[in-house]
Amino acid sequence: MAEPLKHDRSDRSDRSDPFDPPAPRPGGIAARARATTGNAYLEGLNPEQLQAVETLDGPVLVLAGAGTGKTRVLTTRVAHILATGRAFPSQILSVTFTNRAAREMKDRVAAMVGEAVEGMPWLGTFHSIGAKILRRHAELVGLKSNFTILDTDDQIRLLKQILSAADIDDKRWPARVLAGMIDSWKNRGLLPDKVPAGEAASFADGRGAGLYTAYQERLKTLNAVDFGDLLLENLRLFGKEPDVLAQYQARFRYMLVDEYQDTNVAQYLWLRLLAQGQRNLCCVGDDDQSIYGWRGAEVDNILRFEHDFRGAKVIRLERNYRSTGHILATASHLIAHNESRLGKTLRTEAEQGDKVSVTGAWDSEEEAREIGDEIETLRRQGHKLSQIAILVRASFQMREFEDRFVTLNLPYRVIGGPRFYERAEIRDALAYFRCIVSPADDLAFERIVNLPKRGLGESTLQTLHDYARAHNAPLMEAARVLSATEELKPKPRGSLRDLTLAFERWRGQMEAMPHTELAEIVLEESGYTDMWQNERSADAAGRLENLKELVRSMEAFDNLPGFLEHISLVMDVESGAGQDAVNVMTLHSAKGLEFDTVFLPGWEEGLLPHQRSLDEQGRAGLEEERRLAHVGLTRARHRAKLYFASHRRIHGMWNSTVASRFIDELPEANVEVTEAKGGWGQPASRFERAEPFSSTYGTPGWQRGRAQRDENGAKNSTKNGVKGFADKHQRGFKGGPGTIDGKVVGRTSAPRAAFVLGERIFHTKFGYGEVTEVDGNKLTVQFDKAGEKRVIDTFVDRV
DNA sequence: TGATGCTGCGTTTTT
DNA sequence: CGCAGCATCA
Repeated sequence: MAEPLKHDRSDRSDRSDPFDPPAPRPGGIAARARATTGNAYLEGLNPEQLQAVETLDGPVLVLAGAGTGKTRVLTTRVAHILATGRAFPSQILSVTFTNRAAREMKDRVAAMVGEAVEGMPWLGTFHSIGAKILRRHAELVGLKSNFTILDTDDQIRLLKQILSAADIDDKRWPARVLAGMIDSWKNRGLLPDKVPAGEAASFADGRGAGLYTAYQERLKTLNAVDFGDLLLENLRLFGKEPDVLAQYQARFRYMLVDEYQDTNVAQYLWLRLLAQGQRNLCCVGDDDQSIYGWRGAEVDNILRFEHDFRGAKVIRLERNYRSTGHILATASHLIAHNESRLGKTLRTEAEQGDKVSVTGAWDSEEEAREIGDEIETLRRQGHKLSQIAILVRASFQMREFEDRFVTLNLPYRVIGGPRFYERAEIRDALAYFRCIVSPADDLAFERIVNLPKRGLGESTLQTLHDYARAHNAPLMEAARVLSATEELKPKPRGSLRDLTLAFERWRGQMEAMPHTELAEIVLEESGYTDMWQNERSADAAGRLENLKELVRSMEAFDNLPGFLEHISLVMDVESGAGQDAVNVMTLHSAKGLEFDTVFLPGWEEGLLPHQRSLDEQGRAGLEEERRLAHVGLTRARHRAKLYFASHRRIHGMWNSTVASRFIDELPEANVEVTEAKGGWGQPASRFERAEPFSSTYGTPGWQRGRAQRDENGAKNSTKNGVKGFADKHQRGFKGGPGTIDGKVVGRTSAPRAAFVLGERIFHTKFGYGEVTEVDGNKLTVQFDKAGEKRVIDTFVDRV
């Protein structure tokens, strides 16, 4: 994944924005810090930060708002512990969620205390540390220390096998759904026997828990774990082996946790067990940035910290060093609408800067055009594109921007797309390597046994499975034995023999040659690279390139097993030459990043807040969406620009949309409502600059929109779903050529007479045309100018 | 065994 | 609308 971005308040000296003065550094305090301790690394910390660094004994919760220097606190705290000799590097447990965060922390600690971090073996992600502990004690939980870590793909394939073995219709009860349930159980620290009866019953007529059990058993036979197990098995280990637990409790004199608001129950339990030893647990987080509730994060963990860890000290970091005044005030005012929060008041000493802008566009295309234009202007003024980001709620929004940027010839990069390791060719190659390192890795074997095609089909594989089951042997072994018998037809038999011999040969070469060389040989001799070379599809070349990249990335490791361990936990490869390009990503992937200019399109009801969140999570969902909006705003250093469109194409059809309620929740004093320059002429009267809010929100269109929104919101009605999106009362909003500004075309709720074929109509976006097909409320229209389009009948008028 | 057609679905994503 | 995943057919 490309990762040219800076986080938090990392080095600011290379900031590119020529118009911005350097951000203020907290001054004065440094002197005090020096006087107190004489430690250079404490210089420049503000009093709260200093307190967070120096409060070493007992549980500490650092509530660190966006841009308040939390990473700095965390790294300085480590440096402080080391510098004051309170612990050796190997006695500090420091956990993060992502590899990116772990890497950053490692780098920054290293920069502060020199190379001592080489010796910080317990700095890493929850999963990598869980894996490390588990490998040391694997036998105690029924594994061997070289267990394989399955990813989601393997997990699903395994569950499919289990479902079919249990004779359950994969159609009615999809494996991915079961995988999701098992994940959520594991997230909550639930072993199969602890799963609440109701939940277990909700899958396959009550067989959910049984399937979970079967899955766990199968994992043990395969000597494999999934991601959830890395923690769950730790919990099981600590539960049944108090000695082992005590050993780690004694070891970890200091524990640090980043992004505590994202921890799930299993992680919480894990931390709590380990912290019971020394009780020196420091959790850093921000409840206002909790945006992963849907994947098991428990905001409660942070909300209840003081209760769970008695005597905990809570320190608030509220001085923001990132954003200008208007941006910070806007974000704070918005998030203040949430009820479930600990409450912080962010402040800054930075200048007010530009107001946050809110721009209404006619439709999502105009929105993209407008943003494209503004970016070009910024570029002309000398701003770096890499300091500009477009943050969207859902990835389908990205497409319009990509289209636009391609026509403008504006370099952009999409962050967080399909990831390197998820590509089929990478997973195939890894499966080959896994088969070499772990001959018993059945999942890997199955993946590549007939790839490239070797004439080994369903029936051959079935024979292998039968033998394997009967002799309790891995598939590889079954293949070796059976290829020496008359059991199989000559052709598959020959292929299998060749394959097993090849694997034995490669395994033999493992010691003799560098693993990168072996990797190349394997991909070559197996016919795998040939397979892609012979394929003349458009992306074959890219896949071959990816394979080379994979081999190249192996150079950083000592051997094949080491590489595989890394890849199963990290699975991302540094790439992206870091050229100057606009960053396009989702709000979720923007967490932890910052940019000079942030564009936030799509602030519409149903999209942000997302309808689905509202339907499924009610008020909690709304609050999480609001936090998402807050995260978006707080990514901006100097310019935050919000947009909403009145029409958006969703699933190929144009829907009328209403501005997000979050726009109503912004403080007038810090926001400026502007008008899109595009040609569709939002009537100026509605977007008066002088009195933006009164005039904007006073129009009939707005009021109806709001009325309808309230109606929908009050009930959290599921039935409305995306239909709430298609606002039939928005007709006064249209502003295409030939309409009268601001004129409201009244409409009753009575169904209108159906359109008939051949009828002439007018559409606010596409102009005049003729109906060629009617399908309920959907019309196919041959437009005079725009060609054939499918539209909704409420957007067209008879002429 | 491979290609083609149909159905269903459509938010966010790490490890 | 566009795609992914599956089923069916040649």
